[in-house]
Amino acid sequence: MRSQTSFNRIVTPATEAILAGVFIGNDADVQPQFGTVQNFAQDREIFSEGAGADYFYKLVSGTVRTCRFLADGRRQIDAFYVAGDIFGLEFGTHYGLSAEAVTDCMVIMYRKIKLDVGANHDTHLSRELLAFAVRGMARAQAHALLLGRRSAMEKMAGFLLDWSNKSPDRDTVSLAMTRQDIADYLSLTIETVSRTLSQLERDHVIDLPSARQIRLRKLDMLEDLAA
Amino acid sequence: MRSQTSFNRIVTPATEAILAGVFIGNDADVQPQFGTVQNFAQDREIFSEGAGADYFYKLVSGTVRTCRFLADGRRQIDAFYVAGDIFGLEFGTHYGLSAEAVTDCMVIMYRKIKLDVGANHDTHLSRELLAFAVRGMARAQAHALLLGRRSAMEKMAGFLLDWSNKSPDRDTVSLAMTRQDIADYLSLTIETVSRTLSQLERDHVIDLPSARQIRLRKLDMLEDLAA
DNA sequence: CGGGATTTTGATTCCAATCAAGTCCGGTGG
DNA sequence: CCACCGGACTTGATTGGAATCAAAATCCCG
Repeated sequence: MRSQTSFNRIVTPATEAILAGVFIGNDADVQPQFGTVQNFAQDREIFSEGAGADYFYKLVSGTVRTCRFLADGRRQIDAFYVAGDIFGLEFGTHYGLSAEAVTDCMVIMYRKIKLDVGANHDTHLSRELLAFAVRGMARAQAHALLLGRRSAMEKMAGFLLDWSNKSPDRDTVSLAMTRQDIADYLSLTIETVSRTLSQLERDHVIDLPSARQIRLRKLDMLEDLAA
Repeated sequence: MRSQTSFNRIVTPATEAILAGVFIGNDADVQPQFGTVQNFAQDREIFSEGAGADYFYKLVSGTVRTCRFLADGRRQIDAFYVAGDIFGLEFGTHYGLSAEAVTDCMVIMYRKIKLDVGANHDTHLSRELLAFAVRGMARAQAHALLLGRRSAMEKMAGFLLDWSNKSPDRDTVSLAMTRQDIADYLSLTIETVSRTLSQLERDHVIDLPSARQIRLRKLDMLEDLAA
């Protein structure tokens, strides 16, 4: 469990107690040592860019996106999170991005501790935090590389392979998000996303039994396309 | 010192000893407790993608880029580092990117310790590491946002503002890197970088006394352009 | 000075965005 | 059960911004 490489479980039950409980005062309506369960309907905002980052979240079920909105309405999606992932753990005082429910979802909300205090007292905790930050850095770096100097086809192929790796079945990908979400993650338009997927289907690299269900027929060819 | 937000000094002299010395065996030709000073000429490779990540580096003087090369020769620059910055500290066993000297530069090279051992024994060290990872995550995330859904002008304005913030004088930026480096960082071509700068000069937003020396005449206008 | 690399400028092309219809699908109500 | 509605998705035509191709100007550095 401890050694797997996905975001899942980087905060173990033991650590959850430390993160959420040890340095917290009294709070009438929460159980600080376990966090608070909350549900969000599709497209509801979980927290918003610029708000005070007093809590972080662990996703129990569903899918979440973190994003930023530019002045003219353009939206950029920084990351998608799935069950088991931690998100919203800021090291500053305010959220740098908004978080929204891609699907109906359930989260556990934890009050944030003072990091410097915590880090002084518990090395296990600081290792969890370090693991979180390191994985976050790797993820953001990979995203930057996916966005830079890459054609629509290369971005799309990379995106499909990412989800393929997260999927229990390497060659079946179920997308929780809309074409618009994919477009905003890859910095493309919905039309280009759609055209690129259609092209892949014409080339027999994938099947599209339904819009959100994708069968990867030729993983090796996708790898080549991802450059 | 401890509270400043730049990358500088995140590894203090005291920590350098811990990072480099404490868990290291004997090594004839280095002074492990202080690291090894090395010089690299312009465009020399410091380490290469895929190589074993046994060392990390602190930049004493000059500028360094970390980058990746795609199969067809395209280059993507992930980050630039300046004096005081730490780079090449991988949490895996191999480097994920190459590092090259943008200018002649001097670095201190430290043998990497086993992180899990170190983290168990020294909370000060783990805080330094955490700070490094957190800043790295913020940097990579900002880069992804700079690359996504942004015009050439917006990217360029954002780039200039980044360097303006690092500069002692907010409205004078000295670029150590070539147009090609800028292009590979912003995912543009040298021609587009050049044209965009010329456009900014025509609009009296900047002056270009020389190619590498940029005077920012209207910071507020640059902020607007960065969107 | 001179010469090569770097940068700028110009002409053209091309990929993805935009504009504009359709089509499909899932849910709802008759 | 099926017709219909509305949102999501696909496809087509055209435009536009950055890439590419090409050449000139400039800057260094010996």
